[in-house]
Amino acid sequence: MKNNKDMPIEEHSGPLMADVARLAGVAISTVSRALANPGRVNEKTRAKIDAAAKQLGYTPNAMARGLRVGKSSTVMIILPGSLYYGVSQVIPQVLQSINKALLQNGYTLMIANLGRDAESERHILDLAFGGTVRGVIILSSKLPEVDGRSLANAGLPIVSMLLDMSDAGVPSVVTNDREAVRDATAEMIGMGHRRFFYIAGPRGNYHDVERHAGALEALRDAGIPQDALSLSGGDLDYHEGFEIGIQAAADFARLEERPTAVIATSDDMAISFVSRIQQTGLRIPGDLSVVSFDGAPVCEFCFPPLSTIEQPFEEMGEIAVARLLDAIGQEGREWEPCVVIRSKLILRESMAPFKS
Amino acid sequence: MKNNKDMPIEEHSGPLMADVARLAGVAISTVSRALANPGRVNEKTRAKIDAAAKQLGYTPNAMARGLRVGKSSTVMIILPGSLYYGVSQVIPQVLQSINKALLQNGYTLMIANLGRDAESERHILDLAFGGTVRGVIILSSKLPEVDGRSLANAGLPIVSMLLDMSDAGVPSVVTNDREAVRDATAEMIGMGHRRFFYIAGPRGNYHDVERHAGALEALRDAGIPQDALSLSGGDLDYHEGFEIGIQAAADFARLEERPTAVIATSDDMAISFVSRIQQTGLRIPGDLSVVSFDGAPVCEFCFPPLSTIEQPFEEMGEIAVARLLDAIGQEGREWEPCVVIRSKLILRESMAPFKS
DNA sequence: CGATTTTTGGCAAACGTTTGCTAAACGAGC
DNA sequence: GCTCGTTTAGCAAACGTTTGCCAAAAATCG
Repeated sequence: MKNNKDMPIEEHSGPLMADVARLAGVAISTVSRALANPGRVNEKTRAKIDAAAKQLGYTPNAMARGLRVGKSSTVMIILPGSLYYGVSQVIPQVLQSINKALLQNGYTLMIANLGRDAESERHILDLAFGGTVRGVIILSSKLPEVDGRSLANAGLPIVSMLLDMSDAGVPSVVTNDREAVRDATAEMIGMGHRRFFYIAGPRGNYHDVERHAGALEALRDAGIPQDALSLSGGDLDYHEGFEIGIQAAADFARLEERPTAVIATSDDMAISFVSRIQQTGLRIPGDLSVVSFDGAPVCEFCFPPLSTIEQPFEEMGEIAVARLLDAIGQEGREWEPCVVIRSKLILRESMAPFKS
Repeated sequence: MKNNKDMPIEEHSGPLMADVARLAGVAISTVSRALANPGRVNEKTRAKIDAAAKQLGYTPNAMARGLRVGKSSTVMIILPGSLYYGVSQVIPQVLQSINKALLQNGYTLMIANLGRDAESERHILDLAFGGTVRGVIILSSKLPEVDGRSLANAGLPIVSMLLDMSDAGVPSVVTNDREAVRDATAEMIGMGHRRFFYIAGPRGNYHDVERHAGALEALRDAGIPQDALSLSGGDLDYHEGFEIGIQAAADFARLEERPTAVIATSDDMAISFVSRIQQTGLRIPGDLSVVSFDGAPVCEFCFPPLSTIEQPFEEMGEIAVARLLDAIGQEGREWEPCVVIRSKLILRESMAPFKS
């Protein structure tokens, strides 16, 4: 005795729409309409159907639906290689706000991690071209692209977050990295500081380029020569921020003319830098003022409390989602290519007026 | 002139398996077999088919496949309400290791956030019962359950991480919260400390229960009365760790007989506690030793460097995935109900011998 | 009560795969 | 040339929905 021709597996498959129809005593098409289109069916039968569905614990099969309508309702977020930062909760905060906004609109969030390997790129492209996802939020500067297929041609709406990719035609939601650092530097200048030390992220990285430019702009605006800004770092990635700060402290010690103000491109760098610098006997803010980027809450509890530029992760996430859903819904709403949400300098004791 | 009866939408839908078959000059069923079953088709035609697929940029439609075979290849991770912790990178580290392990096995990670609202529960159950996901990793103490449907009955393999839910029949992967705190406390006792201050997480929370019990065990083992352990906290959630630490510092100041050793249930609490305590003039570790839980890297750069119990997030994630995939694959491999991976105490300056 | 509108039922096709089956094509060995 | 074994073609059903269509039923109204 053998199974019927086509026998999938004897899995627990749950009640079907047909079962609901039978129980409610209506046609299967009516059930479908009742569950999807609110209006197309009489209120009374709709209630009957709802009751039947609830009684059976019916849940529509997402794949069957997705296949038929040709759309999924999951959004993919592409995270850069390393999710790990020392102290600032970039990823959790971003995920939290994005997920919340998506949930409210009936979407689900899928995670993809874009490493340097072709395998992870292929995986992402399979998701994009295979109809699994409906839209993409990307936190990486590189669009996945491998043998012919490119995320750009998947026919999916894409929104870039944290990095401005509007030049590449990708709508973006970012913060004002450059201005924020420029203003913070100007603040330092206003406090009398004239020699600066810049602790850099990976060379060529968008954030580092912008923030460095911001610092230089502030000097220029104040008529201070550009070489008043010493540089450290550039070789390590942000997730190695603590190490960058340590190296920066060593670099700093070797300088002849000591700067009096430090601008770090992440809180991690500032924290380890401060720790090492204090061990050499220098005092903050007495000898050296420090400001950094990201706005990690822990900065408040450092010794001394650290000034930092707080990124509006929550708001950026919400706007990125709104923008993506607009694009999915084909709403004609007009967006500027790159939406900028301002960061906010939080002044704490680590920044103080220069005393000669 | 009107569309054909059933006209979905004119979307960019990409090449189909039929297109590949045509280009390769073979039957569609052969293409399907060539792409799935490695062996069932002649090597030469397989190469021809691969070439055709590559040339067209063909990607199989995941939903059609999933519908037909009745299985998806995405795994859902259920995160507790708040993903945000002050300083320890719990979520990113867990996500990173889980995602990596899943990717290597061809699975994709989907995120679900379990809030207190019924809506988020419903959403999760829809994913589980709707065939979208193939397995679940849960970091929350509560299994989603709403009007009749419960995640426990979805017929899906579930693995709990961080919390031991093996009593509820959910296979678990955890660290040894209790022992780790017991050992750290014993270490304090060995250093001569006799009065302790425990900064607690939310009352009744698994981690808090375990860790508190661990501290008490150490006292008992050393013959120290249980009331040598003063308590603070219990009202706020872990994501408000900084606030807990602040309140604890205030509580501490009110004690008559000052403890000399502090055990905090998260690094956040320890950091803000230390910050506030130092403002009152007390010195660490001179007057007070401190140890906390989680192993945030930033602890190394605090003043003084903080002792902390480092959780093996990476390893827990890998094992949780291995275990889940075993369950999915129906592998008969035997697991103990609850796998325990040991945490590691990292001794730093914040812990020092008691000096009267 | 008859005419008109609203709501359902029933049917069937479609979404893009997978898979079992039979028969045909092909190559090799006798 | 014949047989045998391997490989492929071709067909068709199935996965569980959605949706257009038309006719039937029910409700509404004058």
